[in-house]
Amino acid sequence: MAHQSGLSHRGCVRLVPIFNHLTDNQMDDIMKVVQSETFDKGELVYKAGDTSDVLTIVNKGSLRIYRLSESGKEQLVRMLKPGEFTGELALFNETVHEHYAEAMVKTTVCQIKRSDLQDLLMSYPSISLKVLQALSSRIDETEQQATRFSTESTEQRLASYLVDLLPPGKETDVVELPMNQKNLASYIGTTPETVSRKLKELEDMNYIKRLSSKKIRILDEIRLLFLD
Amino acid sequence: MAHQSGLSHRGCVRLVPIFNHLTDNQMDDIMKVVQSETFDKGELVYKAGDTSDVLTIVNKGSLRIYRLSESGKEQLVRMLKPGEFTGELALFNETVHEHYAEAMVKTTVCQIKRSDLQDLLMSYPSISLKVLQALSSRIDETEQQATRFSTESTEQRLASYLVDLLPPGKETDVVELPMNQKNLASYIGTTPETVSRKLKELEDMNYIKRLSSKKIRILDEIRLLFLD
DNA sequence: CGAGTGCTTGAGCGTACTCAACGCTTGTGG
DNA sequence: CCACAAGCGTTGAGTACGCTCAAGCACTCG
Repeated sequence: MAHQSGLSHRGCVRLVPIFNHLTDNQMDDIMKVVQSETFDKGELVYKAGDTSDVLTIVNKGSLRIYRLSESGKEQLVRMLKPGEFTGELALFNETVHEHYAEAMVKTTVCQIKRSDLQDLLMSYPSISLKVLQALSSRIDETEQQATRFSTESTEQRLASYLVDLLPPGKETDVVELPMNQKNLASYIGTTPETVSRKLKELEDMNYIKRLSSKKIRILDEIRLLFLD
Repeated sequence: MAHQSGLSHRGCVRLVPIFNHLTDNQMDDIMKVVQSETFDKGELVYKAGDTSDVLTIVNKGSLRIYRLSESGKEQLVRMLKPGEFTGELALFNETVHEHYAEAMVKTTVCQIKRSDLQDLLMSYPSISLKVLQALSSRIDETEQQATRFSTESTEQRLASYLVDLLPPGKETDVVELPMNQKNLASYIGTTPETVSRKLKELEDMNYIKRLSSKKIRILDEIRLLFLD
């Protein structure tokens, strides 16, 4: 089972965008209410129906967040890397959430309880602004995702996903898939078979070049965004 | 064009969930920075690429928020009724947004400028908490929408949508479609033809009964949620 | 009354899913 | 060291869901 520790992971909290602007004194306040915990691969940090009321920040490792639809099929919502957080729905919504969070590898997280976080937000309004920014970015991404589901072909969604993996600076045209094809299929709303077939098609059309199972070179970013 | 007015629409702001807990004195501060504006049917309150940096609250009428995908197809994101707001992406995100907001009928809105709102949030942290709550609910809804797109059939999405229209209290089993079938199709990610056909199928199976073009009686809520 | 809009119904077709088998890699135990 | 199982990715065949295009019908409004 998950191993709990009272250690203060100052470094962990420091690298979270919503806290990185604070002074040392303010950080001290926060570290008082942070709990660190470690989960083994495959363990669930929380699951649908939990009354979990903590904000969970990934320190080391990665979490896989997914939902189940009414009919029981799962969809990967996102993968969390160090510095990213989850649990805001349980924090601000009284309703039962439908999220599952599973450790992909051995993962260490920092957690802050609902009541403690609300105290922090009331004391330091600037944190709220940071959280608001993070949440509105998430809305934007999620809406874009929904729009792609509803208006784009599977092939186009896969192509757009690959382009999104390119870093903004464009120092390279090689992307690395952060998950296997089963999870990728779940994320873009298709099946592993179709992912395999479409990757092959994109390669046949010389839009991409597969370097290894996870590494892909983007050959024609523009045409990937506007497949015909 | 839009008609601008300096009138204080206290009632408008009062009914917004994020402000309804404030004292009269606090409300006075807010009313100082609120601008009222009216748009005729079909006018755009803002469009993709705008540097608009205002929070827009619907006072009277309704707004249709939609996005365009990379390939140019539009998807209805949501309809705004009085008391609901939009523009948070432009407020907290520096990036260009891809939203369009169109008045469905003659519509009056209240607007607050980015800088003014940020001052308010810093002065009254409790408002931030309300906004955080509203945004996290929106994330939940949008994620659910995305999950349905990626895992459910068109028929199931339509059925789930109808059930969602039922009020929580369940005092009635008659729902009223808040939009025409063209917009409904755009919202659930299909075509008007398919909406028409699927509604007919659901009626043939005795899951629903169409009372008029917009009014529908839900006959079997459970089976609508779990179509086979 | 005609024009415009929204909804319905039909026919044909293509995309992507399901089911199934096979190859490849990796890790485990005999 | 090899055998085998397990997981992942690939490929094939068949099918069906939902889209496109097109025409017809109902209702509203000027």
